[in-house]
Amino acid sequence: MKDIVALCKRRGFIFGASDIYGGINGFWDYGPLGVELKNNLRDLWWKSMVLCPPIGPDGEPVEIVGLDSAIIQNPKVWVASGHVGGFADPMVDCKETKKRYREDHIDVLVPNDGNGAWLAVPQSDEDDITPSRIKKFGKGKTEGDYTRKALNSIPFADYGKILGPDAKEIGTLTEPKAFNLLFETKIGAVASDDNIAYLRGETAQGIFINFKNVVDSSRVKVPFGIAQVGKAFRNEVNPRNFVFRSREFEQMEMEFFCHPKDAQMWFDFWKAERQKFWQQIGLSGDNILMREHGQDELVFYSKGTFDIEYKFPFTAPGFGELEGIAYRTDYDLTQHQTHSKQKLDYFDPVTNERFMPHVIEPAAGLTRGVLALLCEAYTVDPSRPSGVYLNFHPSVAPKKAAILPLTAKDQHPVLATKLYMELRDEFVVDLDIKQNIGKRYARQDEIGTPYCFTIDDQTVADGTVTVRERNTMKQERIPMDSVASYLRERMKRA
RNA sequence: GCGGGUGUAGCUUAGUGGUAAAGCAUCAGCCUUCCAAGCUGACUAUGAGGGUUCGAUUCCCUUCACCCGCUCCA
Repeated sequence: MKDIVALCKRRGFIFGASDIYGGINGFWDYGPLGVELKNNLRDLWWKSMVLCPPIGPDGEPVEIVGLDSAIIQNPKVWVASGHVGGFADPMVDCKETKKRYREDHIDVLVPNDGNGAWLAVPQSDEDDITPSRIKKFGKGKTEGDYTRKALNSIPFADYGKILGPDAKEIGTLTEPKAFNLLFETKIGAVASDDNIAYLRGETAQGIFINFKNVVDSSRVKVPFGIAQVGKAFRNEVNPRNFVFRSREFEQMEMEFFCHPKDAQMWFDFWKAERQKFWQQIGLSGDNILMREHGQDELVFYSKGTFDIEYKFPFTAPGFGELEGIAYRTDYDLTQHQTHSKQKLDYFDPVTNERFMPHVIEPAAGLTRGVLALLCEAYTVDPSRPSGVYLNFHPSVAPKKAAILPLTAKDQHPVLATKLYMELRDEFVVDLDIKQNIGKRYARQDEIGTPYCFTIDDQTVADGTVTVRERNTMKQERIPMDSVASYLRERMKRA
């Protein structure tokens, strides 16, 4: 992973933000090649969702429209969505063991006779810690001698009697601290608590609050989707693992609105479609999998969630989330209807039926996708001069090809420039004239350029160029005037 | 947020209480008919702030960033 981070910096994919000021934790800048890679992924997603959506189960193209909502909305949006309040889980620390617990995950066993330690134990005690704690610290008591209470129902004044879940001494738990993961800001030049607003924690809410606008203005009919790509912000307690968990990141989300009776069908449809998407741009084989959330993992309103996960170097042999596909029921629209007091249900003019649409949400991390593409592409190969190359699928590669005159004299640069001028309108291509050919191949390998076209004396004689393929380093000659169609054919998704 | 570790050039590493060294990369030039070759030259560093000291990259403190573990991840 260290090597990938170093390559990203050296070749201009991703830099630590505010580098020259010593950096800032949890933020990253995308360099010249990184922004191309990120834009390519974004554009492919947008095309697969909005411009050319898949064919649905009924054989008709699915209907999806785009949206670009504001990052800052009325703060009530985040109250309705549950991010303000529910998003702020109070935590308690143990001063002795340095462990941290969610307050609402801890129960306390209060002795009925008032004597001895109050035992704090995990609420869902899968490892059967409770009996052993009672045996060790209960001085002969049994579980029946205690009354189980939730930690958050106990006043802080009584914390001195509590023995932490992993502690040996009583009174080591700190007062619960709230963690609000939403970024706060103030609207207007004069700061006061009356004008607090939030940077969005997800792009999805911008879609839900515009559901009615879109229905009323764009002739869409349920089932249909609204898609959005954009920045989101979360005050992560601990940003880690390069861009995987950062405080400012980018999402690609689509909310698909359908009749409740069809929801399961669409859920299955999108699960399959989304997996296909990642496979087509180069994430394949054993590095990607689909994982269903367990009941304990599900948010209370979801009737099912699947994660598409990637085996990142820092999660291996485990996997890390790349995209979540969630059946969110009618929770979000209902919440916004309640809080905004606006009717958000849908009237179907064909069936004369009025209902609240259910939502299937494929929500992908764009910046996580970029990281997965980089990790997938990073290939060590001691047999080549660069020692490493990026095995990008041509459709996501920041540079599609390099035009290289074999030498910097005679007709080589002239013909190379001519070819470059022909291609640059359609493809992102590099023209590199300086230095020996091996160095230039090595450089293109490191940034993942799939093809190099080399002009030599034979080009002058018969108009053919050498194509050098990145992964195999094999070469073949093709006519110079067929280079554009050669590239065009290979840009298609697998 | 807690505990442990790390911080010298773009990268990899030397080194010292007294002028900070090298390889690779990058750039310029020469040379070169296919994989970082060769020759010449150029650029670039002690993360930041403070303290001790005649003098600190070296010792001390603070801070920032990164790495590992814990915690967290709607």
